[in-house]
Amino acid sequence: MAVTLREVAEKAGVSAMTVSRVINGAAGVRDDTRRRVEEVIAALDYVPNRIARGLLSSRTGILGLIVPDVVNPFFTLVVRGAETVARRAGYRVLLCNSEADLALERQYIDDMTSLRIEGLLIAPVGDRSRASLLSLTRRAFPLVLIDRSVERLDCDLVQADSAAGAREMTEHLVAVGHRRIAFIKGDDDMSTSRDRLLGHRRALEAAAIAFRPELVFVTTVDRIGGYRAMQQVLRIEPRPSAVFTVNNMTALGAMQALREQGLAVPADIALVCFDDVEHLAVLSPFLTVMDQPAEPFGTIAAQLLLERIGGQAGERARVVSLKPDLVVRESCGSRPRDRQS
Amino acid sequence: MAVTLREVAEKAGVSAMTVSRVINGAAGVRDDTRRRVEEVIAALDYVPNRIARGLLSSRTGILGLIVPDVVNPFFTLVVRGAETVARRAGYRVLLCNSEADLALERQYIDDMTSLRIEGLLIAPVGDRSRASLLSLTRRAFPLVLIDRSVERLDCDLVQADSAAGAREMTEHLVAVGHRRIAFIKGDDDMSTSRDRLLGHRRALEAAAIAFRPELVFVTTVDRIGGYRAMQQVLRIEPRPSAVFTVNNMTALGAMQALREQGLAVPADIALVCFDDVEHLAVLSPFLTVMDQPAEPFGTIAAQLLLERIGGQAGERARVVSLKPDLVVRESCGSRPRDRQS
DNA sequence: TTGTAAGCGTTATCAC
DNA sequence: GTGATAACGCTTACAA
Repeated sequence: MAVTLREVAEKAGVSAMTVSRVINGAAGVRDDTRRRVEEVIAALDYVPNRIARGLLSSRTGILGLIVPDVVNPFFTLVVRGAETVARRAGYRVLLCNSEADLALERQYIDDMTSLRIEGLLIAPVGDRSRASLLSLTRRAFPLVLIDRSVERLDCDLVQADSAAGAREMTEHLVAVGHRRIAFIKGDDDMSTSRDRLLGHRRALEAAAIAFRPELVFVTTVDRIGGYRAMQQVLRIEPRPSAVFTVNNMTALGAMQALREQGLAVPADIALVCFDDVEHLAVLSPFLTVMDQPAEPFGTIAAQLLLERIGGQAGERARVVSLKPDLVVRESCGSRPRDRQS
Repeated sequence: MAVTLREVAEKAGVSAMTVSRVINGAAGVRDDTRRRVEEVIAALDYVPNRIARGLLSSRTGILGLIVPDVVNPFFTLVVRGAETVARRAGYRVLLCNSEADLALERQYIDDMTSLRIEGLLIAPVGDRSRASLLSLTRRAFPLVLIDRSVERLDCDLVQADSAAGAREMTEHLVAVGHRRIAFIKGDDDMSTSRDRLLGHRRALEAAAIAFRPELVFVTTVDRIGGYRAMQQVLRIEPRPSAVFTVNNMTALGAMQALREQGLAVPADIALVCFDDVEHLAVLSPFLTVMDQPAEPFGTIAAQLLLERIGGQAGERARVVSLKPDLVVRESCGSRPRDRQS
């Protein structure tokens, strides 16, 4: 098997402790002893066993990160942000994909706990993730929620101001002339879906437009969900002039449905969403979006987590609310030449 | 701290071994004893410590996965594929982002070894990754290369047939009338860059078009690299009628440069690349690409790795070559109405 | 400056 | 069926 500390010690003619001191850079080793040990380490290609170390110190140097969908560019950027900060602090990231599945998420949380990760970053499936997370918060396990809050779970959280963002988006749609707006969202179990609908309603209210429940479509917040919801939208009469989807993946699915029906955006119907679609904006700056600063979600969350692990955080839960940015492009139909067609 | 097996044992009035048997579903425990232990486990919210288990059995249940860039949709899909297969087999995936940095990659490999992962999936930075990987292959550590081979490193590999794919793409460009084609690629240290240039050259040769070294541009295979390389392309006279980039990210950067110069694709210049850009195809089916089956890269690699871990693999290295698919859309200028403008 | 002893949480082995 | 003991590779506390 792999070389152990004790083998190094033997070969160098010292005790295990001395080798341990050398690899940890501890003081109290004579220079020539240290040098000799280092030579043996190099010669044997010795790598200390973190597992063993973690058993003793429960410092494994691993953080957990659970997201519902790595392929969603929003979460991909979150991952990159978190990983960068973690690495700088000497931590590695164990990434898992819950696939928006509660049971899977729970299993991952258990797995990670059993691997003795030092802290967990998670974009939870929804409010029902509470049960799994409660077992962590109860024993003050370092935990930071990303993107979505969990009802009655008091812990650190990095999110966007969804209500304000959605309100601004709807205000924009209204400003460019839309009055009949469909809203495609996820289950109410998800804070983002709740909050964004709320913002949407507030904007309608402020514009004295009656809120119509039949224009709200609940689906899974992925591409297939957006696709199906859009098919439903197209079945109602009269057809809405605009559709607002709760995230980027739903918008892509919606777009696909529209394309299949031969409908043009925004000529036939306008389409806007929360989240930008990384890479898409470069090739085809077309979709009007409420852009969330995805990478900062990851970096800030990781920072909060590291502070908590380091005991510099205090007992109170900290909530960071990031402001999303309205990016007006073409799909909302705000450009007169598109709207008049 | 966390609840231990021994605490469960005490509370249940049995020995540690009995608890161990229960959590491992081993035979030889009376039903009522088992039930009693299970109750205590549930009551105390006990989660076994995999770290401790791993110390003994060196079975940590973790696979490592190192990619140069999680944000690249190709690798994101690889990640999802690998993770899915790993999970089904009861493994978790430790994901790291080497950022195409050799030193970082080496550090991650060391870290992972020291965490006693059971196997490693890696899309290596390049041939120079050999030194780090050799220390693994020497001790027959389960290892599968993804996407890129490493010179003189004999181990399992899942890759695309880059040469054939590039050749087909260039043949297509030639077929639709291009004769002056720029090629944007990464360093020769990367097998994909080497192989794709090779295929490109073969196609030119077959078409009796002279290969011009001054039309080959070497850069980093990311967006900024593509952006810079395209700026160089635009400086040469006469301007190539088509540009072939070695991957999706470079194509996006190239596109950005073209946009800034006010050049239209394909009217002013054609642009094609290796790899599709997930999500982009839905919203804007525009880029003509040599699509690689990204998710299968991950699933197949994970399967190979699991076989190796399970000792079902034999000594010989296995090489899986996946066939890429030409997807003709608009950017190659193959549609007459675009070419004649 | 260096070494000894004990133990982290689990499991393999062998008794009972 | 169940339990005692030792061991995995390392570090903490203390002794030399």
